[in-house]
Amino acid sequence: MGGVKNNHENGSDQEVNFFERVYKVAKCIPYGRITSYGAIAKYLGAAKSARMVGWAMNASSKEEDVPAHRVVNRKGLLTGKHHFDGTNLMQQLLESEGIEVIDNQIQNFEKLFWDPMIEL
DNA sequence: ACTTTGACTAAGT
DNA sequence: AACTTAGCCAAAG
Repeated sequence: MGGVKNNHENGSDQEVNFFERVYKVAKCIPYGRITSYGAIAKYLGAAKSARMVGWAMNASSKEEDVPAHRVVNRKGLLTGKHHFDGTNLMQQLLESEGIEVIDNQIQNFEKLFWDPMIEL
């Protein structure tokens, strides 16, 4: 029985997939903090699937509690800002949380970095 | 069912 | 130091 079903896309069931896990971790990101795709992927046991995390973020557009703006690449660069409604919406949100962003680059990235493997 | 892509990352040139 | 290639894996076309 198992809640896990590997049937061909059920579609009807809730999003019990990679995505939901990513959302869950992303929601755990504290205010004024940020993390990287690889860190989340690694926490999920799929360190090599960092891209999937980003892909999941793309789907998170329909999710309201997923602060995708707090997720950046390992360099602290706002690579996904183009996926937001506004051109610099992502940066605006981060600055709104007290994060300093210059030229799409988060300042004190290491200092503000939030590692789910350590924090969780 | 196959091909292409993509909000990554690490390694190579 | 900057650009290119390669590895990765799941979803969309």
